[in-house]
Amino acid sequence: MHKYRETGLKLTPQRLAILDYLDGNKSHPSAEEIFKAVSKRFSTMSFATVYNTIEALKKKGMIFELTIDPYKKRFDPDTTSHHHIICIRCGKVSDVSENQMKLNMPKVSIRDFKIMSWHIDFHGLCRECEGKEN
Amino acid sequence: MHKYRETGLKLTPQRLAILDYLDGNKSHPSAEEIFKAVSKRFSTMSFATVYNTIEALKKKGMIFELTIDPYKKRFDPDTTSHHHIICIRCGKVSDVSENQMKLNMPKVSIRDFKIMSWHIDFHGLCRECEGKEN
DNA sequence: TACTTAAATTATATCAAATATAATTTAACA
DNA sequence: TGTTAAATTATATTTGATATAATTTAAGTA
Repeated sequence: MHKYRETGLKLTPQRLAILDYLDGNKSHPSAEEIFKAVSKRFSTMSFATVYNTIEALKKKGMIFELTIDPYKKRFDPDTTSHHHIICIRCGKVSDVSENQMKLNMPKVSIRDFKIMSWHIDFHGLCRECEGKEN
Repeated sequence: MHKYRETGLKLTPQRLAILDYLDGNKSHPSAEEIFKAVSKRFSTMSFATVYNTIEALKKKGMIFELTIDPYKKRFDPDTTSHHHIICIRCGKVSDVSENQMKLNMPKVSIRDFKIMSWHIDFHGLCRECEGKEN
């Protein structure tokens, strides 16, 4: 949490609550999920505060915005290199670490593009959904 | 285009215009871009028709919905296996074919997930944007 | 060729996610 | 303790996407 101190951002109780919620969080929450969680502590909590804080953290490189979900943005406080798998039935997003994959950094050379990062989306069925009918 | 005939969908002039716009299209257009293009021919064209047709084509597996752009959905009529690179400055999306990459199908085994497909998003700078200042 | 009908189109309304505005409050620092 | 830039808040607005219901039409059938 004290890495937040070094960012130059103001340490408001609301932001600390958001940081606390995000710290170690593996659920890839949307803005609404963050809002709901933090609203429990701050009844006056505003959506704008969530978006402001997300924006500030994004600029500082402390969270990543995920585009894996077509319905809404999701956020990931784990900024180490990893990938994601989303269940095509329930939408749950889980992490895929690079050492779970027998895969080298793809040696890609693409005309006219300077590659800076890459991310794999896996799609499939989680155990719960695979068990279910239909 | 005649593969469309086999889908059982009604061949309306509006749909044919959308199909014609999408055929061979490598620009990964959004619904709005499709709407704008087709509106030139059909002044009464409705957004709902674009979304209806997109939905019908998605169900038939004739286009893919891309989640690479955080602002909106984009659509890709190229349903062969390939990946994408998006310019972090201008947002342009280009194709990355698998034989441009020295990469095997990742041998991934993920606890509790049955993997059905995967897609790589590359992020970087296109030539035009790399040249520019800032 | 005309008739019938399910499907598609359209204008419009609505929804949901995200962002903008402006007044008020507050953390951080002198 | 006072000052101020930054953050919070309620609210309004924007944007992308979807839903509704009346109208039109493609496509099969008589």
